[in-house]
Amino acid sequence: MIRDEIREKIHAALDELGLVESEIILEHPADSGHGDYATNIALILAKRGSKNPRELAERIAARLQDKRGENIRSITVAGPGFVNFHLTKSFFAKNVQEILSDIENFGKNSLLSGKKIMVEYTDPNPFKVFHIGHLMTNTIGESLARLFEFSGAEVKRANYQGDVGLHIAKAIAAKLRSRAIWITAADVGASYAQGEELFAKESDFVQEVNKKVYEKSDDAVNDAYAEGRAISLAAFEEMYKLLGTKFDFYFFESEVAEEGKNIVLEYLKKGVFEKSEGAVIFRGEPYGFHTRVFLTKEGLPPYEAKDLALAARKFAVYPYDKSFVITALEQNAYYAVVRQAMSFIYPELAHKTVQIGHGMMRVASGKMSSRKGNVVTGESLVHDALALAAEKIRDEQMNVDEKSAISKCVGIGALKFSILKQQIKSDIVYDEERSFSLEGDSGPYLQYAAVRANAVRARAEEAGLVRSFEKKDDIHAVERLLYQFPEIVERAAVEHEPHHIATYLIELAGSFNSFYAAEKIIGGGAAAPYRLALTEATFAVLKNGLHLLGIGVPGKM
RNA sequence: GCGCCUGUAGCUCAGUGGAUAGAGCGCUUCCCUGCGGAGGAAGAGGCCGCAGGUUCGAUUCCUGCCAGGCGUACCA
Repeated sequence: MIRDEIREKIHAALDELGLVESEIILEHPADSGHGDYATNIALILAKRGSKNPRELAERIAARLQDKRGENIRSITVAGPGFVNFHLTKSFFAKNVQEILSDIENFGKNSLLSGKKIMVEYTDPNPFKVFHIGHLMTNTIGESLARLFEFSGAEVKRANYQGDVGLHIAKAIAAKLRSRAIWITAADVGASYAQGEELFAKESDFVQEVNKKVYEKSDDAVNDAYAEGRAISLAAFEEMYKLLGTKFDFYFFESEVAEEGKNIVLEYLKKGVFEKSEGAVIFRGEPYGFHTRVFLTKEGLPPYEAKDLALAARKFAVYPYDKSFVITALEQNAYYAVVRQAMSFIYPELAHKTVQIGHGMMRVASGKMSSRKGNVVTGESLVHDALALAAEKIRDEQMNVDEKSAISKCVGIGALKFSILKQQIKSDIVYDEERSFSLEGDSGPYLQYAAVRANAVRARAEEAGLVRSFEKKDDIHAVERLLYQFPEIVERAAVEHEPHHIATYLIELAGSFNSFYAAEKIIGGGAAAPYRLALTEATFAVLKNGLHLLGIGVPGKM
């Protein structure tokens, strides 16, 4: 990377000047007049040695002059003492060539090479609807998984689904009471909503069913269980397919419940847990957390106990170096306690486990309640997004299948982008009126720019225009962005923040659109062959970037 | 009460201790005889929640306060 090259040169210059080592920060100035890279190293060192920063910057810049090499055009001092680096035309042309020589790998890094990573995400619960929170977790988890892959890791995707627990007892209890017939996932979800009410009035009955589910002791309960589970899981599978996620491992609470209970009982004897008010608890207060129940007074294992067994089971099937668990922020405190307890049972696994919390998706029109009918389900949201995308297609000649495929790609793209364009920890306000944007900062905006670039490439081929890396024009903003892609990917992967990719792609697509509007590519005379190369490189980076967001590029739209 | 998170343009959000704080939506103007207008060019719109502190320099770091969200014992 050019960034590392510049950093090394600065290192060498500092050495020669006998200046103490300090972390060298290189940034891209907002104003390209200030160069392609700038460092504030003189300001920092001047502070430490109480020297004049501007003077120090001049000395460092002077030392750098003979180290410029072929990629750096000029090194100047500006402002309070910044050292600015301007890159050469040939650097940008070489970069375009590099992108096109290995399109699929452009943007990858080796930060995590050789590492085995498991990412658990989505985690919907059978018997409950797939709600917008699951959509959010899925979108974020998938993007993180891809970022880790781009960083060289071997990534396995895991989905942990709650097929036991009180929520199921609620749904089954309600079905038994109302003799509801279950055909679709919505039917099962409706029973769950009724079960919530039932639980408020007759919690004993629901608890009894809960015990039966756990013990598998009642035929009617067993039948309803099998039925509901199958319907829910099949519906979830449809959703994963639509969203473009393929899980390598499915874990179920039913598989880890017994084991979780045993672990807690074993470590109760060893003093990790203690008895309190009939339950088995872990006291988190000494570690700055709170106390949580690991076995209920009925002796049933709640989520806490199951998560302990889950960590071990995950490691048994895939000996990971890092295990990520993607959940909503509201589970941060919960997970902190589980991880603390885990550190006494499986210290090395606790060390390898990282929980990442994300914000919630809220509906602008009021608070959602799983009991009321005003829940926006994942399915309805996806459906709306697809319909919106379909409306926009104006091509009359397009057949139904093509139209459907495109609206899926674009609709899902709009949905995912609206989730990934901001920091994962902040909440998203979903406005049903305005729905998802298909214009401006949006997934379709990126897809459109990519489709357009690709259309130019196809046109050029017809016209017999052959690309070349001989640059005639001045340096364009597009080029100033293209070479930065690997740096952005690295940052997004390290910080676990896909929105860096999203922000970058918006900028890239914007500058390409400006370029496209201002310059003729085909028919651009002597400049045409390089402009074509630049267009192809832009398409490649947009495509790779969108891939990292879990968004596809349609053939046309 | 305590803990975690958040407060930037009318709205939704970017912003790595630095140079004139940026986008999109909405609003006001332009640009389809040119490779795809889901586009482009421009304009208006800011006590960066408030008050201190650290620093040559703070939207960014620290402290306090205000406002909102989430969590805080048998749900997940």
